[in-house]
Amino acid sequence: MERKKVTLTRIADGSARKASLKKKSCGLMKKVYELTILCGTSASVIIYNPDDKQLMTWPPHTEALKILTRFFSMLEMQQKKKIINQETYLDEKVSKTWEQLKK
Amino acid sequence: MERKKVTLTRIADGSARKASLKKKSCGLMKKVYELTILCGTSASVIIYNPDDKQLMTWPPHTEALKILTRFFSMLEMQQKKKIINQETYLDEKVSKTWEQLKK
DNA sequence: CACGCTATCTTTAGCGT
DNA sequence: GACGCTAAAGATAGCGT
Repeated sequence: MERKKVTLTRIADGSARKASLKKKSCGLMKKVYELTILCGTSASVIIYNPDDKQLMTWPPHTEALKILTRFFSMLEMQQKKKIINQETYLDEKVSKTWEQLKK
Repeated sequence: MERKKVTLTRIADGSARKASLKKKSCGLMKKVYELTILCGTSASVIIYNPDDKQLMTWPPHTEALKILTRFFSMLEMQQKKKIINQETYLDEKVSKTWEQLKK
């Protein structure tokens, strides 16, 4: 038998979970990198694994810090200016996805 | 004709680029969400599109801020303690991917 | 436990509406 | 331009080594 159909629940077996994380992380980083090039955006991902207290970032640490610092203040500003409700189209799209996924 | 084979260069046409970003963003967010559940990790993505000054986050704004705040201080601490060179396995993997991709 | 392979599942480019 | 469809391209679970 090859592959199950994806059951969206935490993988029970510890090492299987870690193996999956490794593969998926790389895939994710690659995807983000490609998005950056193809669509001319600036992007960053952060993944924290509580199992072994491991922190992974894209781009690698130093770069990520620079990008995140900028984004962080932008996010905070948006928060402070209370213009969050004025979310624009794309972001709404994402929120919708989020709502759907919660179900 | 259906699909080209992916040329890793910025999509020239503006609206095609935006359309691509929209689709890919949603896919990315979904993937991150699934990683979160399947591997029991905490994760966040941020994408900034200079074209229309749009900032997208996963999870949506407020949640992302919380996660980022935590991650941010962790990253800073790592930086200050200068233990960055002691990157652990998974992170090295990511760095390797980064190096490969730069080529 | 890490790595490579590949059948299978998932994402998405290109179109039509 | 947003949306839905569908087949090609891409990611990856399960195994073997």
